[in-house]
Amino acid sequence: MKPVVTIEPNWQLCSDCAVRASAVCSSLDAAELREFGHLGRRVHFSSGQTVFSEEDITTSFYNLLEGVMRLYKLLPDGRRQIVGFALPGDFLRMNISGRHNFSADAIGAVTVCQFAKSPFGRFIEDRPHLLRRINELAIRELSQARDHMVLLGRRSADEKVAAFLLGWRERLVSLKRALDTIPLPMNRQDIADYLGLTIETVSRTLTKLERPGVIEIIHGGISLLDPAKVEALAAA
Amino acid sequence: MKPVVTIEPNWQLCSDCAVRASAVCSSLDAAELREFGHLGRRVHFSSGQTVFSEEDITTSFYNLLEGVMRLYKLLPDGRRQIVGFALPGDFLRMNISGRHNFSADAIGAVTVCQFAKSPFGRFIEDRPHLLRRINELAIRELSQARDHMVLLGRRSADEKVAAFLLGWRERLVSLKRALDTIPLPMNRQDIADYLGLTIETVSRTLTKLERPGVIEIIHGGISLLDPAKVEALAAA
DNA sequence: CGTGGGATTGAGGCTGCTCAAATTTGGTGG
DNA sequence: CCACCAAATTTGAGCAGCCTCAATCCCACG
Repeated sequence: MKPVVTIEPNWQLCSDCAVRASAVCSSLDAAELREFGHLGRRVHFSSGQTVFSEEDITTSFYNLLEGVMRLYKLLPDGRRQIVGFALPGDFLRMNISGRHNFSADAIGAVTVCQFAKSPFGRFIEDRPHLLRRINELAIRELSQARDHMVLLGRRSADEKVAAFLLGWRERLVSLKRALDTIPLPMNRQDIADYLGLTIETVSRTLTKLERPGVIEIIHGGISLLDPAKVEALAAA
Repeated sequence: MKPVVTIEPNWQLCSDCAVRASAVCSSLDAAELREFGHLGRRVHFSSGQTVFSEEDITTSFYNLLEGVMRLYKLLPDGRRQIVGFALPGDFLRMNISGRHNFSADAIGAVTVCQFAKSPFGRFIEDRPHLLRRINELAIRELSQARDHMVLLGRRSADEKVAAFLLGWRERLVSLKRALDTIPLPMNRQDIADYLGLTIETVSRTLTKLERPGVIEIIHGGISLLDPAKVEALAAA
């Protein structure tokens, strides 16, 4: 059930870490980075595994290195809202009470850099530049969260899907990848739970976009044949 | 249009500030507090005034001292999503690009403690305890934001209204006030835009709760006659 | 080549929206 | 104190968008 592979402490790996530039650690100098590296260990998860759960008292911070995760909350009756998708470089922290307030699953294979709570807390405690960096990331997340509230509360199904495609492409692009087609590692149900829709509505909406040739649905992704049209549909 | 009254720097007022214990400044000692007080000035806004706008490049941080504000985003066609209500002690910051990513209006009379960006930034720069405090507040906001996403994306109108009443009461209670009835300073449209509903649906839902005596609608507020029933409806 | 899970398509229904009117509330001035 | 007006709220009727339930399709995989 949990074939988790833990690799040795990765202090020697930090310097050429794939997310070095974008992650929390971007604010560290070489010496600090070495010390910091001792605190984290790389852990792998395979597709569908749960990295942590909402209700757990967790003892770790996570830095996503490779792969995609869905971050979600469940209602008692099973309804699910995906509050975000995590990409490499994203930092997942717990709140004051020592819990994440959401759960996280791997979508496809995932590698994280895991930090134990106490040593991590001690390390950042007196490093204002790191604290500022963490702050910066939190602010950005807050901003995204508020944008998503607008989407969930005030946009139609068509607008939601169009905005999702554009936003997801945007994130992948800023992750340096040149894209001809947009990969969609998450399944339709994930997209539906992210947009506050049902799987059928998502499917229908995509089909509706494909019919006039605005997008093309490919296995594992889509491509924007008419990006301008999609942007118009997203209605800013 | 902007009869804003600015009071002199309030360093002598900080020590007995109403939000001293809950706001950012709770992490400061006496000496720091005096210095900090020099940076802020108290500003008053009257009902309905806009404190800052989404698109403005703003130059200030705000600490809400008295009153209630609605924080919202607008779509180009005028649809509005209220992303939160600010209460005394809440801290409103801009993001890296120097903008708030939402607008803020006063609901009733409001007093804020306003800080200019640069001196504020310099003050917190090397104060890890303050940075940690700010972080803490950001994390809490993020947590609330995610809860609200669940509400917006996955709850029915009845559940939304019930959850709103409980959540609002909770916040007021934790602000020390004993409550017989729950004051609702915001109007129905505000509630609707907060919950992702129309004003008619909010009104109908409240009526539906009042008819069997679950709540009572009073001038400027409501009272929970049967809190257990409301909690059941919220389906937490 | 068969199997099964994900995705798509279809038909019909319900929740919440739209448009419109009635009612209540709050403010203002006589 | 009361009449009157504007604004907010409530109520009603009808409709539409999205959901529900169900069947079918499409691949990937054994």
